[in-house]
Amino acid sequence: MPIGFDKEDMKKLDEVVATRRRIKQGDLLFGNGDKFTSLYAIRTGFFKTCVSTEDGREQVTGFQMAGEIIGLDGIVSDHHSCNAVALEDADVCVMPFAKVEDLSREFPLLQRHVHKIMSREIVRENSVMMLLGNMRAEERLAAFLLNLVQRLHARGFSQSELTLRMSREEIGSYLGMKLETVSRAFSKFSDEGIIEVKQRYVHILKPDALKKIFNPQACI
Amino acid sequence: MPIGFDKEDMKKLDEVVATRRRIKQGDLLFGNGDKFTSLYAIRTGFFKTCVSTEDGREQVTGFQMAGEIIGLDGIVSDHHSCNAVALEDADVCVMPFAKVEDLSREFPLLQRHVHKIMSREIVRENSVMMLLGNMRAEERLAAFLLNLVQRLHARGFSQSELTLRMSREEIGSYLGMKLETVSRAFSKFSDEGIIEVKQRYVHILKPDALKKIFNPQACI
DNA sequence: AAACCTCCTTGATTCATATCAAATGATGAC
DNA sequence: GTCATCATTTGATATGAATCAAGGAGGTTT
Repeated sequence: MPIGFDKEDMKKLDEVVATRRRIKQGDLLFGNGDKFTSLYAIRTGFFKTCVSTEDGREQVTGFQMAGEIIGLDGIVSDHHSCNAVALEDADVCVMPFAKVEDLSREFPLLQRHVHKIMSREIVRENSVMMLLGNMRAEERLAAFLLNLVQRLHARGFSQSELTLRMSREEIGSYLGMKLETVSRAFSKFSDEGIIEVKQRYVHILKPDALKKIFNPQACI
Repeated sequence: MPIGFDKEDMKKLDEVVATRRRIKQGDLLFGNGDKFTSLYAIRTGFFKTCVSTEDGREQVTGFQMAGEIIGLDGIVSDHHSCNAVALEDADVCVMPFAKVEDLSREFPLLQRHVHKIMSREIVRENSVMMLLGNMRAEERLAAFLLNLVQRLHARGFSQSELTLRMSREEIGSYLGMKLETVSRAFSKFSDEGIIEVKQRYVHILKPDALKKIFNPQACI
């Protein structure tokens, strides 16, 4: 939540995040077609969101961690158009969207905050489109790892070590490649001494090398 | 603009769309790095938005036509993160975002409208991610043509004929494929009698065949 | 009309990734 | 502890799209 509110304001704002919900690993927070009522702020845990075609193909559209908001897809049609699945036991704040809108009208700072969250998601998706449309397998994985570790670091975790919460297949689905290709790219980075991998544990030994793979030009 | 306002309201709302701007074909409405001040409602004309990497790769992130809103990418950081290029002479309403926010607080219907526009963009990008991550060249082109003609039809144009405003290269950039592949897919559809193509003129002869290519399951 | 340019089409070849297949490693149930 | 299951790695091969290359269509300039 944004800063710049007095005590009285905070009381009102707290109301919107009053309800909690626990989601077990593997369970849905919401699913495609569900009625949209609320946005969810992740307190703890890790989610993936994904869309699927009628013939069963699945596309992971994002991975979300503590502090991030999910559910924005539901606003436009009053129904969710993707699934949000907990990749580990999670705890979310349920924020009824009607309340969010009411308070947004009262508090310009909150209004601005909500707009920024939606715009951030649009910009993120733009860069995923760049990944999927223009980059090769290793570039995608490098970008993915750098993004993950940067977000974790912003939350007080290490900037070089991480434990993946998702499978190779889920990474592949997000990055538009098959799980075998993901695995091979991990192995290649490992062989080159850029990272150390042991199943879902990843240690980034040479962040600059990863950055160079992701964006050769910016690192001359 | 949404319905449900009286005359007095409309006067205020008109204010926000008072300023017009003309953009010549090939010119930028806004560019990456530009200060964000306004959203733009397209009155006439056709735009592409695209992001680019430092090494010069470009990804078209969308094509926008009359009635659609561009500029949402700028909200999060106060600066635009993509280029908006007019693909034909265009005419837009400049809507200063500060005004949009002010009026949104006053008019819940407008507020809801703005939220829906942003959510719609998020959902659209989700389905582009599905296209890029999971579909093959011909499926992508079929989906693209169906989407374009559907949007044009909603604006009173034919549901079977259209004139493309963008080059094969731009289509390819949007769909994550090379211009030659786009051209071959057009030729294949043409050979199969599904469409008639002559340069940028496209006539959809068998919309159902296109739908079947895009989504085989839904058409059994 | 000729020359030029951009965009598009088509063919031949190459390459990155998908697919198929098998083995290995981790995890949980009994 | 053993078995069963699932995730991951690795190798061999197939394939869709990229790349390289040449030619053609349409529009514009001279």
